[in-house]
Amino acid sequence: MRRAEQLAKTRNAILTTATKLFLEHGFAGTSTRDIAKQIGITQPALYHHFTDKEELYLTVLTELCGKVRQETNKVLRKTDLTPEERLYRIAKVYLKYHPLNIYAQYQAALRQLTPSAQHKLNMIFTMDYLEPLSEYFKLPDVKLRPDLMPKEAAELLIASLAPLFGTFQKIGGRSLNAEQRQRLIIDAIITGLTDQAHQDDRK
Amino acid sequence: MRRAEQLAKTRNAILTTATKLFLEHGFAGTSTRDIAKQIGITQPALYHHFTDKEELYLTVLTELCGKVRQETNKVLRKTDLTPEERLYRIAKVYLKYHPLNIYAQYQAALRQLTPSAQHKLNMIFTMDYLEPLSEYFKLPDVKLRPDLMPKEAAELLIASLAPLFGTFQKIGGRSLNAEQRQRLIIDAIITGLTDQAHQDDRK
DNA sequence: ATTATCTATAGATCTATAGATAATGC
DNA sequence: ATTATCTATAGATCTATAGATAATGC
Repeated sequence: MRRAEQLAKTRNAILTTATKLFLEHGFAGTSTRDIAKQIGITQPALYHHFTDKEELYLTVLTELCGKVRQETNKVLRKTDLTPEERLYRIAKVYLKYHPLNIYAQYQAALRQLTPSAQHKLNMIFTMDYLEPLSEYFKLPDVKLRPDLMPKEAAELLIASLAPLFGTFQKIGGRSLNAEQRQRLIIDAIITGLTDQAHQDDRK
Repeated sequence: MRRAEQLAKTRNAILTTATKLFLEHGFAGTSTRDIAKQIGITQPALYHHFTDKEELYLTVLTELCGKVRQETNKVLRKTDLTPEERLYRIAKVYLKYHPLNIYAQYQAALRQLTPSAQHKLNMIFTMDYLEPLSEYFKLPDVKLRPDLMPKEAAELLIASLAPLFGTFQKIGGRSLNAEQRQRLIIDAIITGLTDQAHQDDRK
């Protein structure tokens, strides 16, 4: 095999495996040994491709979240879809790339990184998640409640998506398939947990 | 000092410090050394009081979450308050005991514990958080949307409370004090992110 | 000659145990 | 005699570096 080829191949293998492991077990929960072992190289060989564990982590997240942002933006541009439908599709993008709660992962990682890496992670989170979702809430046919800013609504939305990834309470568990479950959760986030019809009765 | 006295005093010191550190840095992020150091005993001395790190962690959470449950239940029993007001008070209880996102902490810890401890942690979370909040959604004057079960709504609510603990987007940052911020977040969760008045216009 | 990967290992951790010690308490 | 705590340390980690080795590539 040619050298450039070999280099690229190993680097890709590292990124693929690291992505899987970091998403599953977080930054601290994944060791450089674990990653190396799974792809059949020695642990120090990693350091030929990345200067340290943090750089590897940030590279993984940059690539992954970049893809998420692109797909999210693609959905946002589909003006033929209703706003609700667009949100469902965005949630689907998240589910496709994250095995578990993005927001929790982000918060946990923050506390395990050096300040410089924290700052980069914050940038990634803002650019790839908060920004696109803010755009959603700025759409003319999405009527955001007037006491929330788009970015604030975006953060609330991302936090609330947690049960999508979890397995604890299978929301709507009885008879819903994944698609219906997803729609139910999103609807509960955007229109609320309470029953509007009855709430109106009370007034 | 008497022996029983000494024992209790040290044990309490361990629990107090462990509570603080575990809540701040999580299970894996807190070492038995850190705990011992802060209270001025040696690390092995901890093992005189607790059989292992997991037992200490579960003891800490059992005590803490028990208090949370009691205070939550006390709020639920205040039938003179409106449902909304009761939720605000419950959120306040959570804020009083947790420096950061309960739900994220719970999810992170789950992946770092042995199966037996995972099971106990699940019990604690169910009993002290999901159960009381489910009771809330069963109250006659809380009109839960009919497609959600009370326990499901409880999990969604807890997940959505994340921005209460975070500092990322200071929700309503411009001019709100902590109390108003809290009310805004809860209102957004129970009545939704969208502006109901305008939504109705569209129909 | 360059470089992708290896072996070996330094230097920090961390949890948990063994056995000593010094005080309390019968 | 009992026990709360100590010192010492075993045995597992983990990240990262130094230097060797065996291929590719000029």
